[in-house]
Amino acid sequence: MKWSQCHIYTLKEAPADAEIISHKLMVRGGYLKKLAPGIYTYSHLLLRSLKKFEDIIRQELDSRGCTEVLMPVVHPASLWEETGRWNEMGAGLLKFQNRNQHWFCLAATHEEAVTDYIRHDIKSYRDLPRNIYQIQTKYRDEIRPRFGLMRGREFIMKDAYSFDVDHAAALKAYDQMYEAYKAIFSRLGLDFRIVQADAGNIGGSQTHEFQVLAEAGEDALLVSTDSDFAANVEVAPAIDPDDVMAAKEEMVSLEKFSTPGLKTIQQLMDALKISSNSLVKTLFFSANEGFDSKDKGLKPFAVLLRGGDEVNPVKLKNLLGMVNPPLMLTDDEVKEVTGAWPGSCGPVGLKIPIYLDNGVEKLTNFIVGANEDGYHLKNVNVGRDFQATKVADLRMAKEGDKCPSGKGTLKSYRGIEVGHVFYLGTKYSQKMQATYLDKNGKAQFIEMGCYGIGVTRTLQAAIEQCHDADGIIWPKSIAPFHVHICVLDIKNEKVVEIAEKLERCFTEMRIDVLVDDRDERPGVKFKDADLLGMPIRINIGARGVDAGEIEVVERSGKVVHKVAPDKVAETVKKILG
RNA sequence: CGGGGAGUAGCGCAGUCUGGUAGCGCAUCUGAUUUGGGUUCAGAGGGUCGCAGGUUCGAAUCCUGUCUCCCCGACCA
Repeated sequence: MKWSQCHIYTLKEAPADAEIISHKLMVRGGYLKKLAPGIYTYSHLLLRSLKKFEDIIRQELDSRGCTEVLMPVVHPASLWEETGRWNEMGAGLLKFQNRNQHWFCLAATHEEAVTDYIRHDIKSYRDLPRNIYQIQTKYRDEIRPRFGLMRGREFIMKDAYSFDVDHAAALKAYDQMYEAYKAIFSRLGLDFRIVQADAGNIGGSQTHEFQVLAEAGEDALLVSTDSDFAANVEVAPAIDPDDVMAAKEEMVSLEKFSTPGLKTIQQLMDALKISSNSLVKTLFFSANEGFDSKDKGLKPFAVLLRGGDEVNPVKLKNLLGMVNPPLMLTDDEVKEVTGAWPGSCGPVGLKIPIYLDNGVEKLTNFIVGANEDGYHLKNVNVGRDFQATKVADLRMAKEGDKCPSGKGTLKSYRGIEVGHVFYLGTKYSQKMQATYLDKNGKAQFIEMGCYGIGVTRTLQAAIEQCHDADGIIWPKSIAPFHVHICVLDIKNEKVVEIAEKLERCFTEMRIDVLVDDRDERPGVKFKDADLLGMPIRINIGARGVDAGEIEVVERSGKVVHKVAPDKVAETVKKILG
């Protein structure tokens, strides 16, 4: 394809609203254009990458017996009311009314739609298993879209849903998709990790995330140095390194002391010359969403952590069996519950449930707020001075913690979540009455799993991982074009003739080729070629043609091969593998 | 929703404090020049300064209101 027909416009400067490198490069290369926050037009170049990625997905899924369909983007409210998610999903679901004042939403996901689709057809165990997928635009009304395609409101997703007769069969389907995803992301050539994760409000029990490693990633990961263990920090168990284990001391008597103006852990550490492990902080949350201090039905509770630890809201949520993580109380609400402002609060004398992080359990004679402004208590001990409602692992695991496998320690990474596999069980089939008759003629709920790949997000993750100072370096498998021909002397007939011959040759070989046929100086073309990032660049200019050699340049590492015109195709084929 | 920042030409920005005919770079168009890493020169076109009120002889600039965008947080299968 000729550049002049392709509607490609590059920018020297990145737009001011792009923050991370992949977003900047995509905008500079003209791959992406914003229409509204989180809503983008994908240019022809990006569309080519999208299609290639989609084809990789199709190949891997089709070969594993999955079936592609295409479901609606607009769903009636009644469908989502069946599972209760019309309300549960909150504002993330974009809702609107049609001309008859009937409510609809834009599909944020398709568990309901696909379950509705199959429940009318699947009647017998003989109809199972099934695995149905689609590649389609999703809409989620994200509170804050950011970083281009990393977190868009409108984006393309591959979502698959498995239907099986029982738990064992469903786990087999899960494992199969796990392997499929591994194959898909491996074919892209990306550095990724498969991590344990929280199931979130989609429900279900077993789940893994596929994370492309990148500093700009939104997720924090902990990966073992010496075992296969890898987890999203949201669910990683926190196990102290050996040297943190404090020796138990004899309990001594409780004592109140004055700490005027000392509110933060850091201030107390500095003023009292003690370590964070002598301090215990008390955080306050509400188990009710929309906590209102005037509402008598509120259920505030306290969480105790060592001074150096951070609370893990997902662990709290799971401990309490909540749908969403609990909300922190405001300062005013804390004052109302404890009688003191945050910074002077503690567990002694509180009449609300107290959840204790298991790190605190090891401590003796520690310091907490006295629930009286400007005072703290020292020599506080669990059991003697206050009772814990429950002891659990409620803190964030961190780098250096012991690996739960027992081997090695945890190292932290940032990741971009590009894929997610869930075992759902019968959560949706029960609510939507999706059943089949087993061999005994008895109705059973269908076991489900769901599996997503963020298609557009993956492309950006690839760029985030594959670029250099000059621009994008596309993995060969998803590059918009394999070859980028720079015609350096567009007015030289011999040069143009060779370029066109090569273009025809590549087209016959099914190698995608972009020909920069603009009347521009070589420097401009080189800069643009580096920016756009095709794996191979071919320079055809009068100088080379006269010398009987043409430059074939590998984008990655800028390796230059000088070859005779009739050897160019062969060389390219070799490089592409 | 809380905190911060910003709306001036397609893109990147200055001008606003201290009111006085709207500027620069890139891009675009014309003509020369140059021709293997974003040539150089000359010229041209393009903006109701986010929007609405107000103050003033006069507002991009001051006042009031409002909308939008970006960043951090909360949120997020």
